[in-house]
Amino acid sequence: MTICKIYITFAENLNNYAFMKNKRNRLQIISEILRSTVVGSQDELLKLLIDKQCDVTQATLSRDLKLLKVAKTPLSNGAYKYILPSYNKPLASQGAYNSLVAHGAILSLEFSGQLAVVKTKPGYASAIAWDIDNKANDQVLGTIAGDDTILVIPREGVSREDILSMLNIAFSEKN
Amino acid sequence: MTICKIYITFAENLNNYAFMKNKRNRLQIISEILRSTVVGSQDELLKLLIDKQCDVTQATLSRDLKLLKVAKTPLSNGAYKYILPSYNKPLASQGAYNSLVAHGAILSLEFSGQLAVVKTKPGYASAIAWDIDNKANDQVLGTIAGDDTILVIPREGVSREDILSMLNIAFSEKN
DNA sequence: ACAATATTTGAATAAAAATACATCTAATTT
DNA sequence: AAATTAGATGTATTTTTATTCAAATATTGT
Repeated sequence: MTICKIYITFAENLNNYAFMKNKRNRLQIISEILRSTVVGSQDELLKLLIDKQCDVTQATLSRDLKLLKVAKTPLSNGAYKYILPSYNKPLASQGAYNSLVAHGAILSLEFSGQLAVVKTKPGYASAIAWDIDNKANDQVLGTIAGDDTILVIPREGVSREDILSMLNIAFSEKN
Repeated sequence: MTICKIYITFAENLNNYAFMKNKRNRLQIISEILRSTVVGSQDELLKLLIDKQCDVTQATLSRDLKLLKVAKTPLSNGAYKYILPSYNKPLASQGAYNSLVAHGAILSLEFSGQLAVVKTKPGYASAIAWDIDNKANDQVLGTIAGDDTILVIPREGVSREDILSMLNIAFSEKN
């Protein structure tokens, strides 16, 4: 089995929110917002979504957040923040990661039992492994990188789909 | 990054909950419970605390959880769970690896299936892996070390506790 | 010890989030 | 295409969580 890098492309132009009406796109938008903004309540998020022509109710939002496994966590300043499971890291590393993927540095991803093996272009393994480590702490216990191969050890209970979506290779609504 | 290893020191007499009435001890008990139990609501936690002779109200609990920065996150099974922030994960140190752990070289140990993954400070992995290989031949089939991660493959029939006591690292459940 | 100050707490309440239920819409089957 | 089924959503409501306010408790300074 070889998994290729077809998917990644669609993450690009998420700007044109007006055309996005269905659930999947709404979830994408929510992810985007939560990744870039401190949101402390569903009502707050609701307003942000409506600003983006995305009309929903708090009920739907509650369901969406549950689907996305978004956690609500207290901040040091006394406020609260919703946190996405895999995007609670700085955007910087994420950007770096994305560009690596975009350039085809990741060649393939295969699973064996509970383990995943990522093949990269020669020399890229440690760099990408580092990114995976930092970005996917929730899903991944750890990585071991050679020169062009990374062994990814998922945490218990983390599905293959979780790993895939973590890598932005596929966006899955089912989890 | 500093991992906090405070807990175990006064984890001794956590049995005697009756004598613990003040805030600090309550927070400690809450941490303990959340580390070892799936708790989905404050009322649930409230009952667990009352079971332990720790009488509080939901209001106090809400404040405590905010103080501890405990996040509420959805689980795959549709339920919810309170999660302590990662730096609350206990990492204890005694015995052979004391110095390494004390110096923070070993950052964490977690299991996934039959495998164990040890995280170390960058560069330490091979050194520590070599030690494990040599000292734990009975329990361990082999190790694979990256730069800051060691994959430990236990022999068949070797329990997690065996590995833990081998490493003299106190058991720490993934929250 | 006493007063002054700050912290902790519970009761009541407000605010926020989750869900039951009905309805609508999209997909699938026949 | 009509019927059936599954999925998505809104409204209303319940459940859960955060906070206000006042009282109690602890802490500090004199």
